[in-house]
Amino acid sequence: MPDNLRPSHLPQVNCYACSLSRLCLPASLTDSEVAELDQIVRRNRPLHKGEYLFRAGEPMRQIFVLRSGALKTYLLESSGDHQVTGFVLPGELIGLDAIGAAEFRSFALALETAMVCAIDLEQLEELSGRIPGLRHQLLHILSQGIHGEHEHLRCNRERAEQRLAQFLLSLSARYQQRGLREDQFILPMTRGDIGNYLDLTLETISRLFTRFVQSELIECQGREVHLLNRSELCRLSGIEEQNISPGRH
Amino acid sequence: MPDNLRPSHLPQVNCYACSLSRLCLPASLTDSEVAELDQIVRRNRPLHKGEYLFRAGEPMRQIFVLRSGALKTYLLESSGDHQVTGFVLPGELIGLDAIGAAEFRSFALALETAMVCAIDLEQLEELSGRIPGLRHQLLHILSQGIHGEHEHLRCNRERAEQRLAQFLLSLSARYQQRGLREDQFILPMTRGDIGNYLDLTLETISRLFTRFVQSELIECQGREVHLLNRSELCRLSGIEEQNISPGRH
DNA sequence: CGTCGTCTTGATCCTATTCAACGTGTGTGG
DNA sequence: CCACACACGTTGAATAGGATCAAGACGACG
Repeated sequence: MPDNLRPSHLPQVNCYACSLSRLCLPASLTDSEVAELDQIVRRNRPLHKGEYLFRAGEPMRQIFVLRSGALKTYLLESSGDHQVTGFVLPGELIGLDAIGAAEFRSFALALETAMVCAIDLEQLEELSGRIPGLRHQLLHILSQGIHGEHEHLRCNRERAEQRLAQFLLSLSARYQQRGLREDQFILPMTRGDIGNYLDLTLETISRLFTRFVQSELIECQGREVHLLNRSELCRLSGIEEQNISPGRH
Repeated sequence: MPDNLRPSHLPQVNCYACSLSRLCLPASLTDSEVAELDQIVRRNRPLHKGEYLFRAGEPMRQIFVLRSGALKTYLLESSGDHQVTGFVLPGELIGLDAIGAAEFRSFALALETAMVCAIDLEQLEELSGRIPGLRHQLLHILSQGIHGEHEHLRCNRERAEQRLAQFLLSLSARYQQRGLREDQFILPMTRGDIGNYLDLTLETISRLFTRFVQSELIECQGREVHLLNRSELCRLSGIEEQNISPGRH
């Protein structure tokens, strides 16, 4: 993207100043290493709701990190229907499933206005050769990615009620990790998205929300959710009390 | 493991001579680089059916590659039941979901006698700093791992019939990749394992096998399977004809 | 104000599960 | 060598959980 498409009024933050760095690639780097990493990070114009960060089939030369907003990632089946593979929150890497492939394998779509950092993969590989901490963090994040998919797989084997409970608790944990309220948040995705992600229909999700409200587990109007009874929600989710992992939901 | 537990009659093959190297870490390395890698690879005694390569919770210092035989990997739920996350065939890495974690997160159990290579993770990280091709291959394999889990997730959303068809075709492709017959093989896992992996009950798997035999899609006695009508199996699987990816089943 | 995407709610249906009983095959010990 | 146990597999009948089909309400936005 030419510079003239990069509005100058946007804060040109750097990795050092970024509050998300502990979740991201710089996690364990020294200041001078962060500065080196910062050199290969590009900060693009904001992505608006409904815009694609990338589409399956496009050549893959960069990986991305979400700085603000929210995305969903999904696969497109030959049959034509979507499979939502995840929702991306700030600090999370995007496009990890395409490293080493020539093309993106999935779609990444903005659910709300989103700021994204882009990192040239070739440069990142080179730099990670010189910075052991970066190399380690990259491997760690990829490994976490696999683990997260295992969690997703596990979740989708549970009963519908447990799936949604786990989903809400996991989202809550992720918001908390980012310094946001864990008992009250606004879902960036539709019921349909949640259903697709949890392998349930949107009708089922809707009915579950209704039931959760009736049981006074949550309060909710539209996309705004308040968690009222976290411990009961934990019990319902089937996970041993506390320590719901933020996962990769 | 002390040397006296390593039977001297075992062929001490090396990475250079290994027929699986194209699937494994040495894929794109020069001869001298392979030699360097070979220095940090340990070849342990064979693992017998029912033995664990590792268990969740054990300290994680090495990753493993299967040289022969077959393993299953699974998670243990707090509820006590298993979740089979995959079946490992020769040339595939094991323990990728635990990189950067202190402990293994899953269990790896031999389904039949298995030979395994072990690679110290710290040394591998160090070496991958010096060898760009190794670094790239490691990232690629991890990324493929994520992609494979996406495939698994996708598969488990299909109808029971389609899941099993995809499973069989995927296994077939993986055997072929390894120079084995793709139309005829012996399943290393039980009906229960398949069912668990595909999120179906063993009864359902059994019924499906019966149906597939009656439709003359396959021939099968116990664990021995012949694929009789591959194109119809493809059609049933819902995947556009041909090009069933070996996946990570 | 009307439209479109989103969400809710109800009635019915279907697929895979559950429960149960019975085969089969293999390895072990008497 | 046979009897037994045990893991694995098959088959049937009843059940349930979520999908599907259908209709209508809500809310944001042009």
